[in-house]
Amino acid sequence: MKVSREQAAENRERIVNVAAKLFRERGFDGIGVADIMSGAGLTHGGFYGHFESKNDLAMEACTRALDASVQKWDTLIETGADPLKTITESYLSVRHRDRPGDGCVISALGTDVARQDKSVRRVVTKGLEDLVNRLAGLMPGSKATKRRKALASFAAMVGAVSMARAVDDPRLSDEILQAVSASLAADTH
Amino acid sequence: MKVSREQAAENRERIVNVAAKLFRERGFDGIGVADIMSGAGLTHGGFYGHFESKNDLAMEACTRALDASVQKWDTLIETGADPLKTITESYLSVRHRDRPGDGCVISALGTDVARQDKSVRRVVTKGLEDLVNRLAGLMPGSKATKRRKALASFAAMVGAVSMARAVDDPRLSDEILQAVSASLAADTH
DNA sequence: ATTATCTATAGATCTATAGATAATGC
DNA sequence: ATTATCTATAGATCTATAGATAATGC
Repeated sequence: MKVSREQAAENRERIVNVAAKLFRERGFDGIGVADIMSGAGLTHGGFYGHFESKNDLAMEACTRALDASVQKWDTLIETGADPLKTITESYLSVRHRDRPGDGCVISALGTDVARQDKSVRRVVTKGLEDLVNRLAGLMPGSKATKRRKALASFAAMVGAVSMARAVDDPRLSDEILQAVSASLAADTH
Repeated sequence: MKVSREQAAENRERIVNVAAKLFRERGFDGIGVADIMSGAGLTHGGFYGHFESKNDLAMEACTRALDASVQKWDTLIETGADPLKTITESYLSVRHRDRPGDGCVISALGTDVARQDKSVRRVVTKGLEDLVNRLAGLMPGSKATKRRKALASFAAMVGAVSMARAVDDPRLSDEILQAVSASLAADTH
């Protein structure tokens, strides 16, 4: 039953990745430890050899997912001709809306995070700051203006994707994404 | 043990009101039928005489909370000199952020709604349309512009309140509300 | 010998139901 | 007689733990 240290470390990585996806898809309370472990190809009893608690895993999973978002934005910033437009269009895309498990934690778990333990809220705050800082670097104006525009744009993006996922009407869902996309383009150019 | 029909109807109302508050405060999965009934001063066994399921109650509770938001906006529209400013400042207030149980369903349960049954998503979509229509009526421009600005502004408001509740840093939380408030004021005047 | 994982289970929840109780409303 | 509410519980699920197992790593 035992595996090598290297294999155990890989297993741990896989648990975090599976959790990061399933939490975003189903919410913190919508998925249990047993199903996460099963998703990683392990039995649930082994979970507590890797993590102290489900909350600990939630922290790690959010950290990993947010780091991935920051890294994605950094890649988009380096490669794109109009990085701000590239980021907002990627964030407000139908693809992002339809794949919450691979997307931004803030728009997938925003209202759930507010009810989580302080430890989870802390790592999410850190990730949010990182993303906003990337956005601010792309905004025009003074330092204060950059910051303000970045916060306002990110709020609109997060609200748009959350709402686009919540509504039952596909036409309205598309319309929300497009309205915010147009609004941000007008505001920052 | 039995009460009058009138009293039973009052009890039902109270269950919906308590649920509307507790769902917004703790999420759909964060509060059980027993605690909702206890909050209404009843035992949990009586619940199924009033509702078919917890999901049914979630529908009614969301409908009631969203109707209250629409009514509040209508009152603000009638009384204020600058209704658009009045609504956005009320929505983006510290008071609204700190009292999710009495506030807007979309910013309290946005990401949770996406994972609920179709019936709940339907009533939330209806409430969202009602609110957006009120906002659109206050926007400048053509009909299409009004609609687009209303959707974009509401997305920013929802994202701002959700994020302001999620973050762990009070200064950042205040800053988010103020940044979106300033952005909306600049955009619509 | 150590330890990563497994099986099995404790103990606490949660939704929903069954049947008893007692006050209403005919 | 009807019915709103209560007590009690079934059945499912969830987090966490205990102890067994078997492969690694000294």
